[in-house]
Amino acid sequence: MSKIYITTPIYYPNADPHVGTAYTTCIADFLSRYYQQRNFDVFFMTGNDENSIKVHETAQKLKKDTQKYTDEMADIFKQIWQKLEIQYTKFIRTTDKEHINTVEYVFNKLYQEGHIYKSYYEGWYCRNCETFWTKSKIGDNKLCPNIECQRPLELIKEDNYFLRLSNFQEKLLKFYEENPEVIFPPTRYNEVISFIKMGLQDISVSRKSVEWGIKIPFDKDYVIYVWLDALLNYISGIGYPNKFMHDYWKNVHHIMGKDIIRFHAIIWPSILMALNLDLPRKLIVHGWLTTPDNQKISKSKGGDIFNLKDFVMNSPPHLIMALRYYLIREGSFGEDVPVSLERFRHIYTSELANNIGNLISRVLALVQKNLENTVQKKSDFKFIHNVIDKTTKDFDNHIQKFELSKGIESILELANFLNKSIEENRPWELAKNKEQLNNLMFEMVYGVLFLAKLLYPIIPYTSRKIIDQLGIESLDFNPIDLERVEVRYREPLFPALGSKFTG
RNA sequence: GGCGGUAUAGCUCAGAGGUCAGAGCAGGGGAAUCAUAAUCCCUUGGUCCGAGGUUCGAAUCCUCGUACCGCCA
Repeated sequence: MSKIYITTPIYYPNADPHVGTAYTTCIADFLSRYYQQRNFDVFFMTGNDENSIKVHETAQKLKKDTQKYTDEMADIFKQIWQKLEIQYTKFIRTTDKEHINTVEYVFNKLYQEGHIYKSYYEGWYCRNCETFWTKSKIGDNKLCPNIECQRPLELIKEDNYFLRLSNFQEKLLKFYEENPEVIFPPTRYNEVISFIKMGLQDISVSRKSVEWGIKIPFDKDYVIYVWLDALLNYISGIGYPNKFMHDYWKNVHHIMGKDIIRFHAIIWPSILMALNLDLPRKLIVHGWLTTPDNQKISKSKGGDIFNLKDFVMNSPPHLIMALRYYLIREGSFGEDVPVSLERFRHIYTSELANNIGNLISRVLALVQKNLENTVQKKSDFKFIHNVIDKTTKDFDNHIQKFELSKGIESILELANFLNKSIEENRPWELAKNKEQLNNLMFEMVYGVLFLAKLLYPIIPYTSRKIIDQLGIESLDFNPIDLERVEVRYREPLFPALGSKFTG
């Protein structure tokens, strides 16, 4: 069986996850379920990046023990992911013993093999962003260039450990030029290439006198730079070095937002080369969720559905599925995605309630009322096969190219087709011709079941709800084998929103 | 400032030399009553950013300009 390894970045638990975090994670879960459905053996990992000063400082502000605080936050993240039906194989935490062992092992190895060296360093550092900034970025006021931060920078003067990135410049360039498909979308690929061509400088991979994080095993005055630590989760999580699951690693798909592409496309592959490991198969880079006036979304902007924790903890499953659907469906994947309550309402009403939900409702009602709840497979089985075949191909083609929105549109076309077929065949006039009605409705039910299959990676709860109404136990069913389907009950999948979410 | 990208209907976008420029949504008109008043059919909208050029022929190729966007540890 083909294997695939799908990762999200690991998140700083210094605040509750917000909708941007959910976006990345829902995309990853979508791909994970999509590949599972196509018989891949999927390892899907997400988790938390706990060895950050920010996390430590947040814990101190709350007068909590840091480890205990990260435990609590991990629980909150897991609860929220559970509500969103994020079905990870493993939830990694960088305070896990196995992860720490891997980080120490790697640091030792890279040092011993000369990829890491100690040297004097002087530069401007933002404690909040845990980022070193170059002079070219910093104005006279010495504030953090990150627009969301703008805190005063510190001038750091100390001996530090450095990773010899400069060594990997040529190999990295060669790798990307030979494998341009590794980075999606292509605009990000171009940026990475031009960045490498400008020349890579060695980077600091340690911090002195920090009280939280993984210490350098042979020099306990230093803590390993949180980004190096964090990136290593991708291999520590699948057993590196002692129980390393190579088969997954060979087909790793890293999913991330555009703000952290450099870590994943430059630093991370360099480390992997230093460790003689395969380079990532795919770096899938998405844009940001933005407000309609193009601001990056945050907790204070966007309104109630974008207040992730409140929304997810207080909403019924169909609304949580609607959020998944909306995030995966909206915009052009890879670009920034403008989101708003108004658009959410619109998508919910026209696509989920009126198109898909109502279609299923009318199909089931016709079977309930005119065929005593049951449709039988008959010999003449005509129009639905071609359509389903085409829909599946279109969907696959789009998803392979990460055209998620177009993929969903091809599912909507199937629903449109079924709606149209009902109008054209007027089953309500066939009540007396049971056989003809049965044949028509069997094909309709067949189409509905296919919709459930196609929708599964996007809105799994809804898919289960559809097949449950039709008395089918598992989404693994093979539609070809169906001889008889019985409608057990009928319930709206996406009831009208009424006055909810009017912003 | 350097490199790259984008500009097409009210909105989001497709079209990458060749029949009158397309889709979805929004807008307008109609039909139907199985359904969550959901659905289905028909339909109004374009100096294809501007100016030059190449060509029998340009939204599409070239040059210049303008406006936005991305990247530059």
